[in-house]
Amino acid sequence: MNSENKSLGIKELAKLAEVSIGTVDRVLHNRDGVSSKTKARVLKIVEESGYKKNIMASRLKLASTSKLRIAILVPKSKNDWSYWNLPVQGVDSAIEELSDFGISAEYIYFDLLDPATFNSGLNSIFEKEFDALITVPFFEDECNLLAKKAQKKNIPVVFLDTERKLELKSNYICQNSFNAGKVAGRLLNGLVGKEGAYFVINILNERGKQINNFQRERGCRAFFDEEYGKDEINIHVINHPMQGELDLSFELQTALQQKKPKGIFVTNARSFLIPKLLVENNISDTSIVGFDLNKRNVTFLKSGEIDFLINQKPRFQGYTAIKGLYKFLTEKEDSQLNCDIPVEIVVKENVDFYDGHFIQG
Amino acid sequence: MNSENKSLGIKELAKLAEVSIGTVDRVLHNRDGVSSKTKARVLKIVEESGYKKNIMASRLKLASTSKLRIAILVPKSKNDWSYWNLPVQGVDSAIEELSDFGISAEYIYFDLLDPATFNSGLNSIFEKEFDALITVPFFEDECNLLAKKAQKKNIPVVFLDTERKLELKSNYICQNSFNAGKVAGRLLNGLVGKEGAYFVINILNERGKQINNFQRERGCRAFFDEEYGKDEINIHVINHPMQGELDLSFELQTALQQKKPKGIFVTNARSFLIPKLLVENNISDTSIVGFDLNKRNVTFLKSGEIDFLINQKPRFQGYTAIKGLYKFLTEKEDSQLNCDIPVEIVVKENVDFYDGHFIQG
DNA sequence: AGGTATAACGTGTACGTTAACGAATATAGT
DNA sequence: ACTATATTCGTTAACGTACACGTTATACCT
Repeated sequence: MNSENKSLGIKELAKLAEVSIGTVDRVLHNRDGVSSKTKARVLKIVEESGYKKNIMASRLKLASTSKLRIAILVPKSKNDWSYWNLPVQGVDSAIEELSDFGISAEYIYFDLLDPATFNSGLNSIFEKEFDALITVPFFEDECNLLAKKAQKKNIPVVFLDTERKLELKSNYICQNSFNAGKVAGRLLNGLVGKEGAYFVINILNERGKQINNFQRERGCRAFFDEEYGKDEINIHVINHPMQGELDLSFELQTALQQKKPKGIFVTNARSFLIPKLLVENNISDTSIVGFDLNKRNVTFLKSGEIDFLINQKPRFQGYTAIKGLYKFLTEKEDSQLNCDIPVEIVVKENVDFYDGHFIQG
Repeated sequence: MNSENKSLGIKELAKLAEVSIGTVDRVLHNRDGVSSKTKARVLKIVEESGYKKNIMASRLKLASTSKLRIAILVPKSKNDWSYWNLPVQGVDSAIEELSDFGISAEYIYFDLLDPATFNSGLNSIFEKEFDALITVPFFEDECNLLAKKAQKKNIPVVFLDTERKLELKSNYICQNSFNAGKVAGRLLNGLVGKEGAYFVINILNERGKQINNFQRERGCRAFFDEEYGKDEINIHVINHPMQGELDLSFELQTALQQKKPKGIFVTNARSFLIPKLLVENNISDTSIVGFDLNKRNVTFLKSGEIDFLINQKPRFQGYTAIKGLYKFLTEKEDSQLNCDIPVEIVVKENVDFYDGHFIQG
């Protein structure tokens, strides 16, 4: 490696290798039409000089002829403040930043309840010959197929939101849910202490997403096991299916009544349902930890009825995915296609900083 | 505003205005040599078309002739793991990312204890005609002078780490210390509850930086005032000057002995000094909140002797400053020169995510 | 009128990379 | 030996912007 920052270009390389820039170009893009001897010679020079292509010049040329097209396959948003708008916002602003560089995004939506819509979305994407794909791994079989097809066609895929083990190694930009659960455990334990009933409430409304719920539950349990010894702390788990808006099972009601929870960990974004429940059941002094900075959660955080929220930084996920794909597509550098989103702890006093600044939010 | 993304360029503008690209160029850079009539006409077209210069092409051309040079004036680091290496690391990686775009950084160091070294650094910077300056506002008078001089020379300045009110409006990329103090208050209160002695320990070792300490103290007090009513909670404040490594004042020792603190907020990075103190004085069940992810702090966080650390994201500050300045210098867009760094809450279970990923750290 | 100064505008080249085009050389087939 | 066809390589024109330089037109002076 030569450490000079003279940033020599293809022209100097050509002079050094005593060939024309055309030949150097062919070697760099390993197109054919160059003899093995000269190819070796050029490659040696390239190595020794530590050549790095000038991205500006490259993209300037390429943007005119072939734009990079990225497909985004995400769940249909029901309304403007739906969670799935957030990664899309992040994608949008990354695209905006990179607009000069000849990159564009196209959205395709599917129905969370219907794998068939996911599949048909996929098909149209593969037909249209996109350069990359961003999506969420909610349907296992479909995603395994997707991964294979993408590998064959050699287009990179980035999964957001959830890390689901697939047959092929894939790229994930999401939070480690197990760790998030451990963090939640610590936060609750700090507020509640050793004594007092702990609840984990899995509100199960969307098939496929449950993977996160259970990982978080496991993480929370792991925290208490590590802190106090295995099964030393009893955690009452409630799996509460939910189709409509607010349909409280008998089980949940009676559990609340009998066990008087001191600490509740809601493993998804619907922790805002709990405060009302507690009031109705005459339970007080209960700490709540939940996920996501949706409107209702933030309202309760600010009123003190929810103690901590954990942010998955959905906008940042979308933003990072685009930036990573851009880097990969232009520089073959895949280091940014995988990323552990930090478990961001949000309280009343710092929540405001997370609403405005999407890059960090 | 035209919302088409055809991204028309100077050439199309020229055609629309029925002039040559040279004239359009002159108008865009408002150089003279163009009549007021045609200038107006061109400007109208520019407005209507929503023209945005192609940054790639622009920088490609400019990088050859004139590189953007940014000066970084920061405190001398005593060793490799000094705090001041962190913003520098962030600067470095932003520079690395932008290296193709013709931007370079040059470091100048000063002695935190000696304003004269800050001044001489400044002078050499102004002599060398840099395009921008990143520094820290530790010396008030000197920074007021700096701001005026920079304004006269029309070079942008970004202050990191600390928001100090100067005579001229300036750019800051730093955490809101008052808010950070409020967050610390909430965290401690969650662990300790209403009863129990609260301590705020200001370990004052570096002149100029004390501004952050006191803002954090004020924030912490504000939290308790808001939560329980004004002065309802008594907070014992200890201002502890410190020159050498570990020099415990009589005051601190006796205060600890007499009041048996349940919650300690250390308003700077030296919270790692406290656990040993507590052991020596036979005090247990005390919660500690401190700042910064330095080695010793993190060690105690992992061992459970420190409960929470607040991250100022120093690397991110440096990174953001360069990116913001680049955007400003190339696009006259100053929105990213001011930035509130979120108050990031770190516990044992999520600390590992903050060490590796500098962009977020 | 002839000359010169200056304002107003157009032209050309470069930045580094890409890729089409064509020229040169080599190989094969008759 | 003479085409025909590959193989290997050099040349050149873009991409959009920046700016030096050249060109024209107008005004002003003697």
